[in-house]
Amino acid sequence: MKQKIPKPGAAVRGSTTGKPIMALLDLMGRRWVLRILWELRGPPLTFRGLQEACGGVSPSVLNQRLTDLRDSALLDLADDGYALTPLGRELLEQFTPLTIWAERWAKA
Amino acid sequence: MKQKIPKPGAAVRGSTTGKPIMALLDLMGRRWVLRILWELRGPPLTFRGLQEACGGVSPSVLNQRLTDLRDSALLDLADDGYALTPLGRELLEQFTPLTIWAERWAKA
DNA sequence: CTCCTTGCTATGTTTTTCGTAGCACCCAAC
DNA sequence: GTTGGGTGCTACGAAAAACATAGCAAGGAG
Repeated sequence: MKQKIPKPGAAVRGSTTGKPIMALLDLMGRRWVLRILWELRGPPLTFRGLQEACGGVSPSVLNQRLTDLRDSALLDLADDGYALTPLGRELLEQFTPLTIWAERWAKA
Repeated sequence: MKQKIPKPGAAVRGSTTGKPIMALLDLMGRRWVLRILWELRGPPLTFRGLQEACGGVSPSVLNQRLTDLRDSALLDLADDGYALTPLGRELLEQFTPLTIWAERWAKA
């Protein structure tokens, strides 16, 4: 595991400024991160449930991403499965209008 | 180049539904895509200008991503450089609140 | 005990990304 | 006309990330 988890205040891939937005763009530019957040918009999911929701993503990558996201305080593992933290849910809400936008995009 | 460009209505990585949002999540989950959109929030940038703005990303990947984004009608190359299309600008606007969110995230 | 589900790890392979070098084109200066 | 600068972009080998598959360890139910 050579990949570092991007944190606001630290240098990330392609930026040494430490600006939070850069850390965020780095984190979200990793495969499955956006999708995972998206799939957790509803009720909590188990590891395998999440894996299935993401179309059978390999467990190694899934686990890596879950680690990333847990370290970033965006999700947590509770008794009933993985779920977004309040912070994570806030982030997801920023994306909700994307569904509507994507529909418009589909027409173009 | 074995990578397919995700299009709404077609199957993408991890989803066969053809739902636009899935194509969007696939596209944006690729390295540098979010960053490129972000760096083009201001005036148009040349290929090399964009490359520099992204912290020296390698030209091969940059070009691949530019192809992806042009095929997706999110940006275009004009006389004064690469710039977002109206559609791309719309998408970027969905992300603008992210800066504020990222600041809050940095504190947590 | 057996059976099933849980989260997750280990392994080897394939795909993506990377870094460097350099091509082809255009234009202005000399 | 050739040198020097810019442009967009490609080629190639090396490194890193993502992949598929198998399986482990723990817990709960019957």
